[in-house]
Amino acid sequence: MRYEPDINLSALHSVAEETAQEWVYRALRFAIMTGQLQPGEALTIRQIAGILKVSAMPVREALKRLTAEGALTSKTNRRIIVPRLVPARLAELIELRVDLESFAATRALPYINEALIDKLDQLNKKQNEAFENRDFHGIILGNQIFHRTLYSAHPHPVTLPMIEQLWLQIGPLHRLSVAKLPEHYTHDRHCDILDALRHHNPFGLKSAVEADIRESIGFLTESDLLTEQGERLPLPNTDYVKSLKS
Amino acid sequence: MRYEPDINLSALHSVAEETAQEWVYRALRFAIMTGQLQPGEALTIRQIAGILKVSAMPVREALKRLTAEGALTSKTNRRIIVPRLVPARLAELIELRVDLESFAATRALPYINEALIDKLDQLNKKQNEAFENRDFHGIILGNQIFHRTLYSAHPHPVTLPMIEQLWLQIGPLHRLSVAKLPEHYTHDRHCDILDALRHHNPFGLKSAVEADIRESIGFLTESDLLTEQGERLPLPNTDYVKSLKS
DNA sequence: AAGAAGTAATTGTGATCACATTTAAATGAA
DNA sequence: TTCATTTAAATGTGATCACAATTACTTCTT
Repeated sequence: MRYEPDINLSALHSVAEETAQEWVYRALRFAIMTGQLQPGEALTIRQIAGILKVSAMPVREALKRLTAEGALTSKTNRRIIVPRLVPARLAELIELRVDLESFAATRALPYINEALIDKLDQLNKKQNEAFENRDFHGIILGNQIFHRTLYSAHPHPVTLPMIEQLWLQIGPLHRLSVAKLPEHYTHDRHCDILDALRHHNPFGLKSAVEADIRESIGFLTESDLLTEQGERLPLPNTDYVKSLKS
Repeated sequence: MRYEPDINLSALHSVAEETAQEWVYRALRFAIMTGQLQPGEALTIRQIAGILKVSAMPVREALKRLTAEGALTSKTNRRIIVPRLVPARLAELIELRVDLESFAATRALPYINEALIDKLDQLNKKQNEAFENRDFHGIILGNQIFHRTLYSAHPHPVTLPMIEQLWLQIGPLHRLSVAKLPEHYTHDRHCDILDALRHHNPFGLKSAVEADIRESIGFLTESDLLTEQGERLPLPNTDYVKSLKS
């Protein structure tokens, strides 16, 4: 029998006034962001259409969009796969994240006020809870919300989408990084970021952001990237996600 | 009668083994890059399909891709237009270009050798010729090739596409900036870049790149951006383009 | 048992049609 | 002429079919 990958696209109910292709896009994007899709895995239009109970048309558009954003790769055979991150590419993605997110944080600093710091503090507490509960998706999403909230203090209509584009491209690795996270998570860099914000310290902010990024994925060794393309790791529980967007 | 915009999508013959949607994509991308499309102008699927003598399908995919790359904007009415650059957005695009291109240039510096400097020198001479001949497209394209060649000294599979994405988003303004260029073009910053490369001077390189970027578009005033949305400026001659890709 | 050759199924691309929504033109009254 | 209302045209989205290219499976040969 033909190999049938068990893609989990549960999650994310459709929203009113949303086109079908937008819904498919959100579902796939979320799956990639949270590391639910295996690197190297091929995504076919009809398969996804079947899972999501839509026709092929919206899936085509969604895949085209995700490919344009670098979240998926179009091979020369015209087949669309989840990209395999070779070590050099991961290294570049990390350097780019450091550069762009330092840029965004520095530009946001003048707009920081007490209320925002409180909000960030609260988000950080939530993420630490997720960490205690071994809630892998909660950790990933909480981290993203924290950074997005920080950078959004300054209106960033171009920069923020670009940063999220980088997150998206690293997404497939999250299954790995999160599994190894407990061994490396020694210091809460988000607290360092909050301290730097409180003291309006641009240099401290920059180095805290950089440390946070590097420690979250930088420890992935070359062998991780190579073996990761073999057998698939077990997926964390995703049921709670279904109640996200009602 | 209904208003019929005179979009010039001439150029860029189809290449063998290229799908129709790729060809449409290249044609539209080139038109945007070189400022042939008016900001605020609506692009309709059937209209472009008619001009390019293809069915609606490849155009749909190409527009979806360009929208995902930020080159076009999808309004809430689902209509796709060439984005209008409000001053704040242009300012952010410039800052991002400075940040990302400094990043790329700095990373490329260790890979610079004599042959590459010669090549860049040659490209710069070509561009100066284009400047003498008032060849607007030649200036724009020459400038892009110069920068792309420099950054490509270091393999940049992620950074370079991101930089080009920024160029694409600034594209619609080139009609303006090029028209005003002669008044502001005082110093050849590309020579400064070459000097910095020859002396392996990272700081000089960074500041030369920054100056080059700011001087090429930074002088556009707020009033330029506002009036630019009104009547359309005359287009430069585009005939020579047809012989680019045979 | 193992590899080569042939066959069947599946894939992305492109084309065309239907439809609800939006936009432009035409018509009306002041 | 000017503005509101009605009518007609055009638009993006989605669905379905056809087709050439690719992929997976089966069969045959050694």
